[in-house]
Amino acid sequence: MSLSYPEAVHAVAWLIAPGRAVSYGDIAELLGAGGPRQVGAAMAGSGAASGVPWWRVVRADGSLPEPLSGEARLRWDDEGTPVRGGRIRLALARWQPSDDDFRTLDDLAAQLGGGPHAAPDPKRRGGVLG
DNA sequence: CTTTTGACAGCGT
DNA sequence: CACGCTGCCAAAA
Repeated sequence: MSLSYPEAVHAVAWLIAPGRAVSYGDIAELLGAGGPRQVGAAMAGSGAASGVPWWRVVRADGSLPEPLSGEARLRWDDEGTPVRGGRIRLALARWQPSDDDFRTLDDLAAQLGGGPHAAPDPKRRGGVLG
């Protein structure tokens, strides 16, 4: 069973420790697939569902869109996340995956179209050997 | 197949 | 430090 991109992104969000945060781009990089936009799109899908800690996934500058910034501040304050001027100080709050977390991240990446059964890529845009 | 859109990122002003 | 513009990636129309 291959994991959908949004599911993988949500899974990563769950790994982030309270009081910490990562940028959209970071997740894309850790996941080794897609980009910031895809992560954002995935998060938008999760929304209030599943109780995904969306406030721990912010922009590269440590901020969030208007509609979310309000509630996000409450969460950050509650978790003691380093905040300044309404945005997280990623320099201090950047989540650092443990060795164990890396295993999970690796697994998630593997399940993204690279699993044992390797689902047929719908588009295969120039891989290592286009 | 081209155009538009989106919880983005980087860089110059 | 706040804005504005351009670049990227994938999905939807």
